[in-house]
Parts: sequence; C-alpha cells; structure tokens
Amino acid sequence: MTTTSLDREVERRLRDHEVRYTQGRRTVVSTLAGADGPRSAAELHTQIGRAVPLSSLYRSLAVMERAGVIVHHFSMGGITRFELAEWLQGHHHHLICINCGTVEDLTLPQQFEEEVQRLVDLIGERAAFTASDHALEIEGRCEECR
Amino acid sequence: MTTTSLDREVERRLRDHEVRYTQGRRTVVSTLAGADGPRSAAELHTQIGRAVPLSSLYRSLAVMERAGVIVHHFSMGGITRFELAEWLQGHHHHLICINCGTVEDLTLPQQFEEEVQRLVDLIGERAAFTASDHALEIEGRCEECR
DNA sequence: GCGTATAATGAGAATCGTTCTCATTTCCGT
DNA sequence: ACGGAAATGAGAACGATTCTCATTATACGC
Repeated sequence: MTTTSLDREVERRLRDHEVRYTQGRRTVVSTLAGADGPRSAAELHTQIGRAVPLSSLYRSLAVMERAGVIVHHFSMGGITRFELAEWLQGHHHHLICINCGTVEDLTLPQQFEEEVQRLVDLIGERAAFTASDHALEIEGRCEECR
Repeated sequence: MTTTSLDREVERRLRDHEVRYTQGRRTVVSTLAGADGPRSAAELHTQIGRAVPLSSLYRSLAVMERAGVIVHHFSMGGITRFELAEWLQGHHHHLICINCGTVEDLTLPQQFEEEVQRLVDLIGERAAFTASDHALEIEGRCEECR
C-alpha cells in the first residue's frame, strides 16, 4: 500500500469515528508504516522526537486504536508495542528475539497461512472458545543477536 | 506428571542451580501446577495469601525462571503471567480472551502440533532468524465473556 | 548436633511504563 | 469570524515490578 493511499484510508476511517487526523497523528502513522515490526511508545518517541510529546503519543495511539487503525501487543519487559491494523498492512506473524526483544513482522507463504487458519478454525469448533484472531509467535535470535 | 514427581524434578533442577526449594517456592510451584493457564504475580498472591509476600513472590519467580523451572509471557494490561516450563508441563498454546484477559492453555492434537512445528522449521530455514520456540496465540472470547 | 557461609525473606522505597488531569490551543462546520 | 468539540502539552498520578537492606532460614562440613 502506498503511503498516500494508506493516508487516505486512515483519514477516512478516522473521520468515520469522528477522530481528527492531525499532523502529529500523521507522523505516528507514517512512522509505523515505515517500521518492519511493532514499535513501543518509547521507540516511536525517540524516532519522532519532540514533535509529538509522550503523553500525546500515548493518547493518539489509544484513540487510533479505538478507531481500528492501530493494534498493540504486549512484549518483553512489560512494554507495549504498536503497529498498523491488519486491514492496513496485511495479516502477518511475529519473530521475537529472546535476546534483545525486537519484534519483526513475518508474512507466511499463502499455503502455510491457509494451514494455520485451518488449525485455528478447527480449534474454534471447540465449544468453549470463540476465536477471532490468531498469531504465530516465533521466538529465537535475530540476526544481530545470533 | 504427579505433584510429587514434579516436586522431585523441580527440586533437582533447582539444586543444580544452587537455588533452594523453600516452603514458599513449593507453594508457588504447586499453585502454578494446579492452574489451567499462566498466572500473574497478583493472581498468585491473591490465591496464596500472605504466606508469600509480593516482593518474595516476584523474587522467587525470577530465580526459578533463571533455573529454567518457570517461564513468563507478557499479556493484556502490561501484566506478566507465569507458568511452569514446558519440560514440566508439556508443550502447549494459548487461548487469550480479548475481553477479560485470561489466558487458557491449549494442547493441540499431535497431528496439528506436527504441522505447526513443520511451519516453524520451514521458517527457521530463512537465514535471518534462528527459531528456538513458538506459540500459537489465539485470541477470542472465553466461555464467560461470550 | 553446631557453627558458619550463603541464600532467602519481608517491608518499604524506588523505578519505569503508562494513564490521567486540566488549562490552553487547534480544528471544523456553520 | 464564531462556537463547540477534539487535541495538545506538561506534569502529576498510578500500578506493576524491581531494588535495598537488615533479619532469618537453610545446607554443609566438622
């Protein structure tokens, strides 16, 4: 998805939720769009700089998450990492480095993805749980921590 | 695994790491052994009561994790949940309730597990990442939050 | 059994990521 | 331009977790 069409998609979704797509939020979205995995508030703040103070950053992330633009995961060290929702950046899984904690996106070949989905569907047939989403979290060591 | 043989296994592993298996730690291990999913420090403390104060609880969990007896995951609300390591309680996946945040263990039928493992192995052949573990995290609604 | 070294304990302070508060500013439709 | 709603920014507050340190329990050699 090109940056401009992504921007249009986000803008529309936010407007539908009566949420303004301000300059700060555009910066956050484009930073996330340029990342190759989920980012913590601190990481985003470091990269973005004082243009978006931490309190605004957290608030914008929360607001955009409520509007379905952003999604978060809880990862190492009790920190929360954010990324664009799947309808914006596609379904994917995560490679988690057990050493440095970075998380990298992983898109499975379609055939594998179908198998994972089939497993989740089968599990969904268990009466006690209604599956709505899934993620294959693979732990190991990233290139730098090898 | 029966509680007594589990106790023996834990005792041996802790001794190998020069870690004492005290009464408080026995309580923590048996509480985790009786749980059907990972538990947070707060949940354990509520269940165990004042026999093991929070600071000791956290310390014991950390020490036993270093010895390979316990493992933790980060889940909703920035809280950490602990469970016995897989060599003590077997490989499994997690059903995560997106509403109340509880996490339930899920053991896949062997055939499915083999498929997941095969996917992970194939991914491991990608040069840039050395997979050591994996977990299929399935989000949805638990029985109570249906 | 006894003494000693070492690990564990417990209470509270400190830390750190995250959320909240509130006064001020910006945005958008009219 | 105007008025109301939403966003901002700085700092305080919060809550889970970790640290500190004086005290106590444990294991091991004698």
